[in-house]
Amino acid sequence: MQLEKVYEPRRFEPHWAQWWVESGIYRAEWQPGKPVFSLVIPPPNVTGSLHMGHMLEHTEIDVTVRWHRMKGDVTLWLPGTDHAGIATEMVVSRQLQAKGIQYRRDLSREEFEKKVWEWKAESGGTIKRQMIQIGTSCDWSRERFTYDPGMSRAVREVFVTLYEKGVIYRGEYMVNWCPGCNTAISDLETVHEETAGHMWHIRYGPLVVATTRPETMLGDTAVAVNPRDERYAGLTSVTLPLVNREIPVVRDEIADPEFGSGAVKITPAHDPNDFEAGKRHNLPIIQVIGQDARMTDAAGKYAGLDRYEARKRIVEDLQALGVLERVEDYTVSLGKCQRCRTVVEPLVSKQWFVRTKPLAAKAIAAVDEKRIEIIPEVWVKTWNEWMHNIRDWCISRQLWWGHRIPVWYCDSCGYEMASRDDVATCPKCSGPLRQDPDVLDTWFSSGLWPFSTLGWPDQTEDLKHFYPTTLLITGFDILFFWVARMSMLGIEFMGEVPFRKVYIHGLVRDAEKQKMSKTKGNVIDPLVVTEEYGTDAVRMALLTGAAPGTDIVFSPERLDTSRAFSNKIWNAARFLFLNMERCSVDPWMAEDVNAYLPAANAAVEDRWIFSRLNECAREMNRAIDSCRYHEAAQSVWHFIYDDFCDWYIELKKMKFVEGCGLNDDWRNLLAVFESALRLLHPVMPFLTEELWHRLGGAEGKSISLLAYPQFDPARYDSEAEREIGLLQDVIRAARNLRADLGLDPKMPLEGRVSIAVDEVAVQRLAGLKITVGEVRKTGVVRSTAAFDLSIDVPAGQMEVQKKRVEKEREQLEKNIANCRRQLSDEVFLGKAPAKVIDSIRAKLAEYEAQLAKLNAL
RNA sequence: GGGCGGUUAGCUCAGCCGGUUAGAGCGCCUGCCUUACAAGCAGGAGGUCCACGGUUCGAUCCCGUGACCGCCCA
Repeated sequence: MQLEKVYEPRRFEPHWAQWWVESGIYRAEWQPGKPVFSLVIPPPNVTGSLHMGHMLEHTEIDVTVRWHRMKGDVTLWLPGTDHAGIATEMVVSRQLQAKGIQYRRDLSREEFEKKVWEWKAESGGTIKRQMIQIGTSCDWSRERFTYDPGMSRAVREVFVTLYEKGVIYRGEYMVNWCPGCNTAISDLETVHEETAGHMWHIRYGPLVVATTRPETMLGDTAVAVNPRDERYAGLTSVTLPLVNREIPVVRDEIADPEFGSGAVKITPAHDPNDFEAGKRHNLPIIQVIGQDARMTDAAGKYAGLDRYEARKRIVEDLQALGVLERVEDYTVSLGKCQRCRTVVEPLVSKQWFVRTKPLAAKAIAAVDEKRIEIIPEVWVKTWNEWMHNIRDWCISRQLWWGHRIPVWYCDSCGYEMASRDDVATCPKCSGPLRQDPDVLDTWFSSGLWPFSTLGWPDQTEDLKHFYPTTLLITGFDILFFWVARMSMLGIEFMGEVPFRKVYIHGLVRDAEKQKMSKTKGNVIDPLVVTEEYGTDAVRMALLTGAAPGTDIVFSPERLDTSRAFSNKIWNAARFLFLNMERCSVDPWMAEDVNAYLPAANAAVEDRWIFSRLNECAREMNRAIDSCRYHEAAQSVWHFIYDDFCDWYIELKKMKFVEGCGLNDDWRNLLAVFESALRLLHPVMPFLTEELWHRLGGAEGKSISLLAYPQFDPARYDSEAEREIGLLQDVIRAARNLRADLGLDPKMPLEGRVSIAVDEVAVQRLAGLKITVGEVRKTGVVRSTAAFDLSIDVPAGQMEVQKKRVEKEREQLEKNIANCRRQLSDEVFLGKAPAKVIDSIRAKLAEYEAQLAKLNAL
């Protein structure tokens, strides 16, 4: 029954991690009449391994999930991963490239897909191992992958249904084209970066236009001026330099008369605004830059040049022509591909889109009406801002890894059909059909995650019991990518929101508050830190900083502190076990520890610690329920460290009687310790499971399946709280006096106290032999409203006492003056609530009593 | 350009509905190896709650303006 001297989590964490999975105890089994808590994991991308952000997310989820399970809810945490189309395709293509393989040139689509599946097995395995190591209590029997057959069925069902409803359409529109990834990407996948560039002013005959992208002039099909701009009245056309093409001058609001010359060039093929203007004026579209970011044949003598090379040449040629009026430095906002950072080229291209406005309206309403609650609430504004301005969602990607678009074309008769099943021959002409080569945006499938994972489109039991999910915990970076899409698609297909609550967590930053990123080299690997400090300590370190709405600064100091806390608990347990041996106490557990209470005549510290335990239970339940994880961490920390270790055990120490056997004192102690472990379990699952078993928890059982301590107002023991509170104050006052006087800690002291206190406790914890009675004015005296304490000290120490008393007097006088000022203020008395006035009166009386005592010395 | 958030102890942050002497952890200072724990124990110092104005009997908290920092969108 001995515990090793040093807390070494490596000795037991792997064991429990493995057992939790193998025992299958976290499989959700629905039972009628029981409350349900269900949550789906934000599926990590199979692009590698988990980082600290995942660990924070998983820790917050796990705390909540373990708490719900212990509360007795039917609890489902559904795990899984995301095929992450473009991201994974990039990872694998880079690996192939390193071996000299250009996948689109050297491999068939099938061969490439096989390679990606191999990679998926590896990355998915790593992710699962990591999750197991950090103690996530999910239901592995329900693990899913966004590209597994069930998901693919759901994807087809959704696509075809929306296609049939006309919500999904195909058309030639301007999209963000990434020449690096060779695919169209959505607006959300492009990031804008301020970059130093130039503004070139070019003369087009009688007017001057300005542009940051002179190479696009080859595709100009008009110049626009503002309809109200009188400078250009009557001008109907100009000649495009270099190309010598006659282009019209159109009147359009796109031209701002205040900006530059008031005239703008219109290139419908290469700018989203120009594209719209082009449609308004029926302008032709001349594409001069291709998907490979090289100039097309339409660019004449510049054909084949890279777009930047072409820019250089065109500027030179314009200069030679004498039509380059001037060049100025200009900051341009460049759209870049989120994945590969290549500058995106706006191109007109035939793609698939989802009409989002009607879907978004329902999602907006769901949040408005609090059918989806977003926490912290500040994110609601951001949500509304984006949702109200939502644009159609480009869902086709020119990739190989992902759900292939379920649309077939007949080249013989031109028939097009969307189908849930693969089709080979045209139903119209029996000619051969060809499937659309493109795949769907990865978010299209993850957007179905809360219901597709539960078996939809089949009406499964799981779907019935676990949808809508109770809570979603995720990061703000995917609020639109994912949360918004899930909301829209969930409402559309299930007729019900996908989750009742969304908690948005912060970002994990390094000790210098920097974002963790691979390029900065400041990433912390969860596996490495959990190995070093123990998973429990890392979890605790993350949670203590996890205040809603703030980022988490993750520093080594924080880890040290958390590990010290783990060690503290470990040693408290070790101490109990040592004394159990000394006292011949066998392991014992209360039948129903949550109902256990010390007897009415039990030692006051027993009644007190159960009262504190009850308060801590109140805090824990409230904090976890409201996603205030930092408060939960702090509250259980304080209970265990301060109340339990520093006071309760210290008070109990002196009462262990050798060979006493299991008596009520021991029962109280063991019961409160077990309850403390239960309170802590969601936060530090490994340590608590280990200690619970050492305490006598049966093999094959788990603390994680036991009932969580609940708050009961009747358990507040005001008498015990008052009594121990006084004892603590007396002990602190004595320690304080001793330190003030600079006395040797071992020097025996005698003193008097005006109220009845536990003399043994004062002796043991303050080294003071105390007698109840009148204080001795010859000693040093400390007075509070509740008691007076005097300590006999050798002569010559009174100077310190005088100084201290003076300081105290000053403070009291200040407080008294302050109270009096308020109480003599008529307006204050007239307007402040009685409660506040009463409390000030009470305070004043207290201060005055204390001052009187001080003055009587 | 539009929007959002932040500014509280040396550091990282709490502080709910406006009302005690504004809190915690780390760090710092002093003293202790007190038979669980030096990854520990006891005690202590440290604050113009960014600035200015307003509302209020009363403002760290609400409102306005400004400064600085960060983020999102175009």
